[in-house]
Amino acid sequence: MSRVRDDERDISAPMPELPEVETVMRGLTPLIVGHRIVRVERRVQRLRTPLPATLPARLTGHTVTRLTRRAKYILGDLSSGDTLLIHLGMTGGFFVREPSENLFKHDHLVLHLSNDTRVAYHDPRRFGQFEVIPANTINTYAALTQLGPEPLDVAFTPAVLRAALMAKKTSIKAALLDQHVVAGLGNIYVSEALHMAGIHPERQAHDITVPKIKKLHTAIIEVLTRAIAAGGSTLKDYRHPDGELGFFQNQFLVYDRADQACQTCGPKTKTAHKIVRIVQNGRSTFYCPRCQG
DNA sequence: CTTTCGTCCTGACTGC
DNA sequence: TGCAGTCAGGACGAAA
Repeated sequence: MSRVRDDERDISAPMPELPEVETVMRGLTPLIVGHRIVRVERRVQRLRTPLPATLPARLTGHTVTRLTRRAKYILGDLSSGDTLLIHLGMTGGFFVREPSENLFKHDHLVLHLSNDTRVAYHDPRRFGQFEVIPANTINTYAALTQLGPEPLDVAFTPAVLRAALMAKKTSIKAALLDQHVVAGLGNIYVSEALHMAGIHPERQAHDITVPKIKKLHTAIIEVLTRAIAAGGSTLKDYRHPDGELGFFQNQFLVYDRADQACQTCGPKTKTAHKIVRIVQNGRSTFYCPRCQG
């Protein structure tokens, strides 16, 4: 009896943010770097953006020589000089498909490599993106040039963060989701960082005091660093590129914990405050009214 | 110019 | 039990 191939469950909302993208990039590296691409299967017309018709031709016969990450983008240096740009959207991931097994329903792009392996890009919600950026033009690619600083780069300082926040006329939540302010944060880690810094998500970005900005700067770096160390925080069965199941239950302090007791102030007090969920700009925000009053 | 909103997509969940 | 409706969210183009 053949296994069911097209009903992978619980790939809901893994929402790869910077740490998850970093983890996918690291896991993908040994799978594809140095192995010539001998064939490319383009199985759908488009993801969030059209899957370039030229993609197979631009990849076939070439080799990814290095993978790096910028914000939530994975960048692959190709032996042709071009750059492969990948965004995982909300549910994108890579999986090795054994020669004997059938592809999955949402395996939208399959790379056949010179070592006789095949790596599939799997993305149920099709919010991902693939582009091939011509040689020597990567530095002018708009989606990359407009990004704010990498939060784990030394260039990301409290002063840089403050300057960006002072110019914003939005809530601090919305400001941190803006990739121009700082690159790589998404809905989960914004809530987490604001909690760690003790900042109410509805406070105006330009009203945050310098001490709080310093705490926020530290919190952003800390939460991302921890998540990368943990292999990318995971929701449900978010998977690594080699197909291994994600290994941690979510260990977030506030995200998706509405009505649950706050882990931060709860142990310190007798009356446990509950995490609150609000909607800002159409996106969920979670916070503790006491810690982030 | 800046900010907000609608859109893309599928599967899990809710309620009748 | 079935099924229609709702929700989730990154990035971007359109609208405000």
